[in-house]
Amino acid sequence: MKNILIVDDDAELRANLSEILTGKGYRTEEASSGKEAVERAAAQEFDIVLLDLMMPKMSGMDVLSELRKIKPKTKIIMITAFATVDNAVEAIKKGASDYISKPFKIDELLITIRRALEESRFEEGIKRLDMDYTLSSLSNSIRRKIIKLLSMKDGMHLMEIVRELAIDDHTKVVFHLKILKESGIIEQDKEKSYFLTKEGKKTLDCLNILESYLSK
Amino acid sequence: MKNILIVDDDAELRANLSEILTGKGYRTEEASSGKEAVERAAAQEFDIVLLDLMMPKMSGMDVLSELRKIKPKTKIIMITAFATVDNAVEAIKKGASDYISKPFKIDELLITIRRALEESRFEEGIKRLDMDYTLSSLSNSIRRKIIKLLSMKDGMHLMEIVRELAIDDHTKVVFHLKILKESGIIEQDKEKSYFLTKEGKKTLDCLNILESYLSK
DNA sequence: TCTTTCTGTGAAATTTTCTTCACAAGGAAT
DNA sequence: ATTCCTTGTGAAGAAAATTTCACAGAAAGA
Repeated sequence: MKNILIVDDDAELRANLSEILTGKGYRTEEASSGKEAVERAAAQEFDIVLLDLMMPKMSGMDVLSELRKIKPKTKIIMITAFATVDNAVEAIKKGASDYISKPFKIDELLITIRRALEESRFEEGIKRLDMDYTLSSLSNSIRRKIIKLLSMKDGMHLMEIVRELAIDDHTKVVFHLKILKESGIIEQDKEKSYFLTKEGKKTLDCLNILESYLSK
Repeated sequence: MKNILIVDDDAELRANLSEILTGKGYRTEEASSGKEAVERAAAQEFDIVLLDLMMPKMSGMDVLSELRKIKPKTKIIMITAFATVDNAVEAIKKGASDYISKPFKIDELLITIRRALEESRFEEGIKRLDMDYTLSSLSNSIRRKIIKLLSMKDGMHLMEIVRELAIDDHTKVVFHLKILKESGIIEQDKEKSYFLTKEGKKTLDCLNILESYLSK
């Protein structure tokens, strides 16, 4: 049973949505203001928050920021009567999962909700293990350099990498390549050249995210 | 001197933009198709790519994905004649820096470009050092747990943390707290309670990003 | 063929990280 | 005052990560 918080100042719309979603097997709660939404979300776990952008006092955008801060795992779907590209852009940048505009077909909303839940299902479960592998690979700067190198030039040979890194002892590089291979970040083909696996590319993305994020 | 790649199938628009931007002190290049854009971007570093969404053959959205993959640092501004919220949402989700719609005022574009450059200036320079600290802090799972704990409950005392983590030797926790303190992720107030610094909150965000990212 | 380069292994040495333990000052509670 | 809990410090040891070195087979070039 998934918990959905409906945030809108229009009581009728809340009631409608609530009824429909309850009928579809979701558990719903309502909040009529941004402040109330934040309080409820802080007190209780929601899987999804349906958030109206236009509300008196605390704007939906502020609520979005606040919710993201206190509950980063909760998926937020922005809803608005006056959809503008700018608002949509801002909302997604701030971490909303999706953005739909009134009037919406109920099917459209249901699909959007399912999609968001799918996302969180993934994020939730499966692999907390990967985390350890990935982070311990990333914790070494030589390995980070190797990943970057391979992202720029797929299929490098050992000595190419060694020279590029300007490390004199090639076995040192072999050591790190082995670790990267064991964590599934890189692979080798028959010609012995190294390249990033799918996992490796994800890892690279992570690195980039981290870098850009840390310097903001 | 900043390099801008203008990607649009409309030659006249390209020429116009190019002239204006050159006049403003940017160096520009043009590409008339998605394919050409990707090739050029692969061959040369651009700071900004102005990318038309609607193009024959390879759609702007595909080009966006491709560019993000090969040049994650390049900022991409999507431009489109038929702005829709959906497109904007998709573009930003896929990593575009911004999204503007034709017809746009040239000032608007210039501001958008400056904003994007500002972003990359930040991401570029400043701190590659933080990276090492942060990643080595994150590489240990006890420390990750501490960060998560503190994110849920600011201002915990030593023994609170110790009990929450179910670790019997408190000095072990002290050890990790010290490391976190030294890397500037946490601090203590006069009452000895620990809390996340601003840096620490960023680090937490990183962790969340990584987690959600790794399980996709 | 002979030499050189590339790709690696395995063991030992070193460094770094983490854990454990002995101890102690300060405050609160009895 | 005595006892208990909290918050540490510092040294020592254990474990893990990294580096260095000696060596070797396979492939490539001369």
